[in-house]
Amino acid sequence: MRYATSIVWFRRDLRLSDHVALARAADASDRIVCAFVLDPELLRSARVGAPIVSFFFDALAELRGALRARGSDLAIMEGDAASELRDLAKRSGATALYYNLDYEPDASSRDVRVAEGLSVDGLEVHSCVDHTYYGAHETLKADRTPYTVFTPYKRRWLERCESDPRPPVDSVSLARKLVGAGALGATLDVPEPEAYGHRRSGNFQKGGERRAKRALDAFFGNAIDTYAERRNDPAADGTSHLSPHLRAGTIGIRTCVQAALDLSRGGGTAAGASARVWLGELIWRDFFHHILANFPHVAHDPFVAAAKQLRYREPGAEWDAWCDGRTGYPIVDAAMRQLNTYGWMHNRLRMIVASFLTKDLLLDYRLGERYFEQHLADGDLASNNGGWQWSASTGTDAAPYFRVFNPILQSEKIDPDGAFIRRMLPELAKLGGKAVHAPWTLAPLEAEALGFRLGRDYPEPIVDHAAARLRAIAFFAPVLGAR
DNA sequence: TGAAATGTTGGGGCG
DNA sequence: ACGCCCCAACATTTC
Repeated sequence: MRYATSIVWFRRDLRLSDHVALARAADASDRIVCAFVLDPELLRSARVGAPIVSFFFDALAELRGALRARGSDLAIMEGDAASELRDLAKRSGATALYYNLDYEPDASSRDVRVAEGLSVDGLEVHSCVDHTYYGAHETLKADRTPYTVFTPYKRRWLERCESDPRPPVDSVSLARKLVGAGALGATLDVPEPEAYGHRRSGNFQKGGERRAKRALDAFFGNAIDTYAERRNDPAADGTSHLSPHLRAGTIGIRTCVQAALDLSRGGGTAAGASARVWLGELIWRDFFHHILANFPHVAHDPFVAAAKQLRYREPGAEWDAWCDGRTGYPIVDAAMRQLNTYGWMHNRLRMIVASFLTKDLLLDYRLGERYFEQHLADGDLASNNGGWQWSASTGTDAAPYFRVFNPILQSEKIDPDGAFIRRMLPELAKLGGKAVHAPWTLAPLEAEALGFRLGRDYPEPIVDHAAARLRAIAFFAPVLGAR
């Protein structure tokens, strides 16, 4: 099938390189119209926050700039996607629409409405697998049902990668088919986050395709050598910082996977081992998208049906303390301070604060999930929900309910000299030795010498972990125990 | 990608 | 030399 003009509808794929819908549209069409539709309802909803919106608008602005540099433009509209795209199709004479699949339930139902609306007008609609390496319905067990356990899923994924690799697609050179800027009609400016009630901060990671490429190059040029051994050290922070880029689509997953595969074939080197560990994280991402697409109920309910019976405690002062980083457990508070300040949190710390919320405080994991969506630049429904349900022991292949992180031991393990805690919590900077992990253990004489008083300079712990652990096990056992 | 409780082993101090 | 005890170190079980 050939089309004179096709629309490429950008969503969470704000880039020109390694863009499947763009490459396929260009193959089949003489001219390409690039479009984006702002959804004010989503932008004002509790499902996003300032870090994500800022990052996304950075990326949108750069995408527009890149298209303008090629003599074209991005048609930015606002409102209902179905009607806006129908209007654009009429204006531009397009007879086909291309977009990349989005597995979030709200997005899929919107896309169905868009496809129905456009087909009434005679347009052909093509959806492409792009956001994940393999489509969420492509990796199935021998009996054609979806995997629900990560390890066999990963094995199958890696096997498939040998026979059916998906190298990055060439979408940039085909971009010369882009229509001239004049052909698009009216288009909006890229908004500021403030237009939707979000305040931008200089501490947030900035979006855009060039920054994504630089982040990938920096990671593979340096941190990857020690990633396997240092990835759990929040002070060193040897992680890739690509997650917000993968979330907004300022880098393609195939580009990332190929970089990891190329290096992992480097045999027994430290970098090769690191590349394989990092690839495992990308496979976790595919896995959680696969879970969301095949079991969409996880978006609002536990994966494990029995867990619906859990009666979580009501959020109150302890919930507020968790959000603000005032729990009295330094590693938890330092992590939350990092999240609230930078719109990002080290992955290892996410597990610690999630265990604390769901096990020590017995609060609903969905509260934490929502908070992360609002405060993380990479808050992505599939991965975020997967991570929370893993921690809360309600998910597929989740941590067993009796696995309760000890925030002090975790702190001593991942931040042995307290460098991260001291950086994020200056009020504890002067505490020496092990007390930085547990300020209430500081000897009274020493505390006095330092001028440090618990309850004044730093909160007392809001729960006793040993007691909270026993309470958590008793809470979960009747529902999730021996089934 | 947990932590605590309980069990086992073996080296060394000591009478 | 021997048996006993202590306990660190490691392994296994349990939540």
